[in-house]
Amino acid sequence: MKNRKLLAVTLHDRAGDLRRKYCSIGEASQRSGISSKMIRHYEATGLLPEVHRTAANYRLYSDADINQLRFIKRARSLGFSMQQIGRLVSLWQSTERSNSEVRNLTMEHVAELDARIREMQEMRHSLHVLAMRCHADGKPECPILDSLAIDSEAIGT
Amino acid sequence: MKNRKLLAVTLHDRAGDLRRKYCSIGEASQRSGISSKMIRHYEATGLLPEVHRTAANYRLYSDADINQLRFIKRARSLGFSMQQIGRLVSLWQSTERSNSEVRNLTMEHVAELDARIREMQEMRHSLHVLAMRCHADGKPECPILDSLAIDSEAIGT
DNA sequence: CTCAAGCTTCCCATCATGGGAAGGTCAAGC
DNA sequence: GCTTGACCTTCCCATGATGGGAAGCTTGAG
Repeated sequence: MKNRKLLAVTLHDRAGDLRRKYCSIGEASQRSGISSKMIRHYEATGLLPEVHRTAANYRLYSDADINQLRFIKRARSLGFSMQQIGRLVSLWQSTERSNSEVRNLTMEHVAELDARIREMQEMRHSLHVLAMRCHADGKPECPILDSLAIDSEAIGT
Repeated sequence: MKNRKLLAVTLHDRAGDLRRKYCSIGEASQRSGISSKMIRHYEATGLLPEVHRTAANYRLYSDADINQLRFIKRARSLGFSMQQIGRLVSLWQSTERSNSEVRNLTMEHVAELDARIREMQEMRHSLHVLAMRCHADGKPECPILDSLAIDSEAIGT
């Protein structure tokens, strides 16, 4: 077994009734792709429920907990903020949820992305134009710096 | 005069030799578009030199200082990091600078922007596809949540 | 002289993430 | 049975750019 040294395996070996039901934070981290640090952090901020603990105060994660971590991981990789993910999780776990609400949340996020993308594209464009004007011949003359400095004196008085 | 209450004007009235030469941080903020908070912060982090002070320890900004603030402001609005702006400022103030260096710095920033834009566009695309699959009819069935939750059980064992 | 506006420094918060310390727990190997 | 080292616990601090706010001093106008 490759994972011999993982606490989770240890737990399995020791407590029969926990076997295949709970795992340590280390294994939860491996299975979800979220660092132990962040798993604890999510719990502290209420994004995850307080999970079970061993007698020695070690956290224990069920498969359902792992699923929730994976859910969070995927939402995160789509760029949702933790605040939005909190809303997504509670919609996910609600039986009387409305898909419209989820879609609104999603479109809100899409709009934020659009705004940021546009802003960055504008920056990119301006920078590219400036860079193309630069001879890059090692001399001090520099249209990029000139552009950052222009108006300084003109407007400055 | 509209700016009557600005400390700078006061300074002008009081000390003839400072007239039209130095202004307060409040006026520097107005003239540069950077908040007083951030001006102090830039000084603390070494991006700005330590400016002159009045006998009462108030900061005094020369036109050259204002120009530097405006330079920073423009670089910031092009998305350069403060660290990059530090490099830009010192290139700007160096007489034996090389425009190649400035261009490399710029292209480095463009590459960062490109990477982030691409990442966000991918997110945007995935989200849009998901949202388009959603009926948004107020029912609980939700392809968006399903997508965030899929594999959870499949991969999970 | 008083009052409000403006200045000073210092501390704290954001957001998501992680580093690291100090100390407890566990199972494996001797 | 004891040591060892991996793993866990909590707590504090850092990032980067920005801002909020407190406590206290300075300034000039009324």
